[in-house]
This record gives sequence, C-alpha cells and structure tokens, in this order.
Amino acid sequence: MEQKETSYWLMKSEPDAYSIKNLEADGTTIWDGIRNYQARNFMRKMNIGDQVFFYHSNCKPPGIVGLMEVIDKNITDPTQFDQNSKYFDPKSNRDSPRWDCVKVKFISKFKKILSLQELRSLFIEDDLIVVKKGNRLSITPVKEESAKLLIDNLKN
DNA sequence: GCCAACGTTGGC
DNA sequence: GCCAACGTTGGC
Repeated sequence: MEQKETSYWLMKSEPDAYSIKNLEADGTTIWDGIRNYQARNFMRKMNIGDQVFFYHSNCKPPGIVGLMEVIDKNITDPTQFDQNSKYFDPKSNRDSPRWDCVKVKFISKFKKILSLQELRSLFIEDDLIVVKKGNRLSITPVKEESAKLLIDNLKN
C-alpha cells in the first residue's frame, strides 16, 4: 500500500470567535462556518494526518499561534441548517449539503506568536500565501519547505 | 457569458 | 475608518 504524503495547510480564525486556547481546551473541533468555495475545496483536498498551522486573524498582532492535525473529513457543516446561526445557508439542503468541513485536533500552542510581520521577513510573496497583500482566503496550502521553515522557527 | 454593483475580509 | 483584493449577485 502506498503511503499518502503529509500535506501542510494554514487556517485562519479570529481569536474572539475561536482561538488556539479554545482548541487547546477542547482538544478537537470541526472547522465549521467556512462559506467560501475555494476554502471549502481546500478542506476537501486535505487528508487525515495533514498538519495545519493555526493563524489568528483580525487581532493584534495577527500571526501563526499553533499547530493542529486533520483527524476527520467530509463532515457536513451543521451550521448551514441552523437558522439561528450566522452561517445559516437557505440555499443549502439536507439532501445535498453545500458545506462540509474537516475535524482537527490540537497538537501544540507555540510559546511565541509568529507574527505576520515576521512571516513577511521569512517569505517572499507567493511563497506563503498569507503574506500576500490583501489575501482574504481563510484556508490555504503551505509548501513543504515553507512548513519546515515555519516549524524550525517556532522551535526557537 | 459579460460586467457593474455590492459585500466581505482583514491589515493598517 | 480606509482600502485593496477579491467573491457573489443579478440584469441583460
């Protein structure tokens, strides 16, 4: 049997909504509330065992704060059917749900945030998508070399 | 299919 | 609050 290669990703969350501390306390979580097709499609490409950098957005300072791992996928996002949720989608239906997501588990919380400013000094544009000016994608792939560089930096 | 108008994200 | 960089919507 051929072993599937581990891929690396980055997922953003606003710490006011859900932070690395929340994930540390919860242990695992489903990454629900994604309402962008490109981001959803990246989640569909993920495999169990993939490593995911946790990025805090819309805060001071924005940056990478921890690491998680994909433990399940193709999970129907329940918030799309919840009329009280801000993620309720009237165009979705239970026969063919529009939004699905992955389940992740907490791996580690970094001692120090790797800020966007520091990320910009480590990566030229396009090498790590999050440093691109005006980038709005909440989920992006990370190249293996970039992931290794990030992990090395976070150990120090 | 085109494209203008509008909405959202998120750094600053 | 500003604005760049998209994504989405809807008229035609």
